[in-house]
Amino acid sequence: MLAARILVDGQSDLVLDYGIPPEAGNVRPGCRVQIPLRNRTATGTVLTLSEPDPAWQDRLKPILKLIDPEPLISPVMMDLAAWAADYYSVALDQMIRCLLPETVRQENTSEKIRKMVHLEKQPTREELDALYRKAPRQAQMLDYFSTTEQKAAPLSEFGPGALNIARGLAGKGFISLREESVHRDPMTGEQFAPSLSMKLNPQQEKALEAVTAMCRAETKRPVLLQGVTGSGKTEVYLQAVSQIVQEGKSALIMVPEISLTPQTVQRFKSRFADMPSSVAVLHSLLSDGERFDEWHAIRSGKARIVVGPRSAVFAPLQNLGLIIVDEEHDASYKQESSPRYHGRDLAVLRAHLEGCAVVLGSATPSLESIHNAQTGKYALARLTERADGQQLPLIRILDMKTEGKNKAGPNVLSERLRMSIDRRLDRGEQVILLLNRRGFARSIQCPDCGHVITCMHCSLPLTYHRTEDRLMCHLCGFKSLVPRTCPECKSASILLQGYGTQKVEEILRRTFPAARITRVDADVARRKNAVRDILNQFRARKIDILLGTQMIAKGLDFPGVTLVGVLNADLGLYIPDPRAGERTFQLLTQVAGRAGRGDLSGEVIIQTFTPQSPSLQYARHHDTDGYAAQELEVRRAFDLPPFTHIAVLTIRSQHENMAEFATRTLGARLRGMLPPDTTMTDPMPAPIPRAHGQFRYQITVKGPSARAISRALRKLVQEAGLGDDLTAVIDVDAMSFM
DNA sequence: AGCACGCCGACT
DNA sequence: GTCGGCGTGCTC
Repeated sequence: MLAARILVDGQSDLVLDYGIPPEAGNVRPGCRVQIPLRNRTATGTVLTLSEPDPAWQDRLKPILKLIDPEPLISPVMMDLAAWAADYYSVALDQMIRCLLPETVRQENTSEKIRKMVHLEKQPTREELDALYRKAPRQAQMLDYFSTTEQKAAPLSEFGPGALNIARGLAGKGFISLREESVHRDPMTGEQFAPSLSMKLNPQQEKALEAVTAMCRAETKRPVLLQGVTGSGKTEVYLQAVSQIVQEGKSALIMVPEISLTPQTVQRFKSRFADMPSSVAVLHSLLSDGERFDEWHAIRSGKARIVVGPRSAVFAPLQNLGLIIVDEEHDASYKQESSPRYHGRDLAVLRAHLEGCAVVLGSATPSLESIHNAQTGKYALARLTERADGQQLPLIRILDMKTEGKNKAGPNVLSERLRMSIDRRLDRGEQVILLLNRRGFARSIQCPDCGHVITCMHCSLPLTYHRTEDRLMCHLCGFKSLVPRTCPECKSASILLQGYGTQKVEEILRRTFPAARITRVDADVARRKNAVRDILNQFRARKIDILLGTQMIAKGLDFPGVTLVGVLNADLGLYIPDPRAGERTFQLLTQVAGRAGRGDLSGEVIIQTFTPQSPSLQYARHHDTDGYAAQELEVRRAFDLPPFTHIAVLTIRSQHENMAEFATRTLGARLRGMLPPDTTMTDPMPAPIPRAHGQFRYQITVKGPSARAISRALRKLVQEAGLGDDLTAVIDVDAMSFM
């Protein structure tokens, strides 16, 4: 006798087994059911049908009633959830919570009903005049329809007391009062000017054909669409989606960040202006009502194009024909809290399960995707020309070891960059200054020769740990003393380096007192809409210099910007993360794409202590293939992704000794549990050893099978049965090592 | 002894 | 989340 494992609705995290009586009907995973809970009834979602726990099997209460005869979650999506739960080591119910938002499951949010006034009979001039004498307010309401030429309007338009007026008119047969559900549209009030398909250049044509062919192919492969910035990838997406929609299928478009959804929605709504309600948005900042309406519009098939960030991969689209993952290399696709899934990877899996095509688009694809294209797992389509025929901007690299040697204080702004900024400001052009500041982990760099102390086994920069006064490698556990002098040039001034945006802002204000300078960083971003407002001001040319972190580099174009300065390319380069170089290359290439759009030619200036770094040199030559080739060599040599998978186990506790002890104990047991070819570090403090009042220790595991590592870690944590004061976090395919 | 209140753990 | 059990402490 099978039992149904059910996720009970509500703020609790209950998962309980129930019996399935024959009268309940076809109870399947993904169905919602009514169940008894204690002395009440509750609702829940069926996770699985399985053998019940023997301790409970004689005491199971029966399901009372099946709520939806058709599962609210399709079998394919249940499979996706089960796969993700196993791969990322999270409970299935956590994944289900992602698929079925709370508001949709609980249904205490529901359709919003609005009273509408519909015009039934156009009054004649005489009727209207008569009415104006007898019942002027009724006449006014009726007149509204002749002046606006509308057939219907919400009752609320007519102000207080309108209900009785409308009832009067309804009695005379001029109008009818109806209750209609209104769609709470996250984009209400926005205007969408229709846009027409643009003529594709031969490269775009070929890319579109590759996508269309894959949509029809019997056995499908993901298509990697590698197109330089400004090559018109979006137009290819729009036309591919258009074809899919014409065939009666639906499409999902994923973007890296919520902040990028409005502009993408805008483009799709404009292209599909004849059916604007077919485009829906799904993301975590929607109100409950908006989420409810968008979700049901998508599931019912009213909306067949969905735009959203990583969580949109769970959109309940039916008959899916195409998934597009834009800027597929972007690290934002990896969720940094539980469940720690990768939106792009789940998109590829969903496409496989749905039997539909998937396009991964980027100017600077991830090395994972490039590797997959090289091995034939993915098909490759390329766009090498800019659609506007513009030249790529000139990139200059300044060696900070020699620039501004004889300047006092921290060397933030070189003389040459200062002069360039001055020139641009004189001409009334705009400047973006980028402070490449990722994390707080401290690596050690020599200010005289630029040498960075790296691990001899992994090539990663070593991280300084103050508590032990040692340098450590977070990938293999190697430890070393902090050198007094630079091993390369023997300089004694080797030190920790780093400065923040506020410091830079202060220096800029002193250097350019007449310029309008605005800073955008994590502090500013916490205020709602602050970033959007600042970017709008910048676009309107009310700001001369925009200073910020990577967040201003993404997907935005400002025609007035002719100079982009990167103040400290090294800070993003020498962090203990195997993808640091890749990210820096991607960032610089994206940034270069920002400079000099429109009719002004652009310039990029990069300040660095290590001008010879491949990430900088290949970016300077706009050579993505060259960079990928050399970086893949390094990854292969040091056994790093994409040739291996990395998972991180982090243990947190209020008490440092508990965290350390637990991690040591777990580490000792883990050694015997790992599959062959899999290696692990000794327990060590996390790069940020203390956060939110908790001490953090971690173990990094590396091996050929992510799933095998994940299962071993999960078993380890489950068997250990950690107490209340210890938290274990498993991060499979970790993208951040903080 | 009898009753109010509040915390804590179970809910299949 | 929500309910009820049980312990504490106060009053009759």
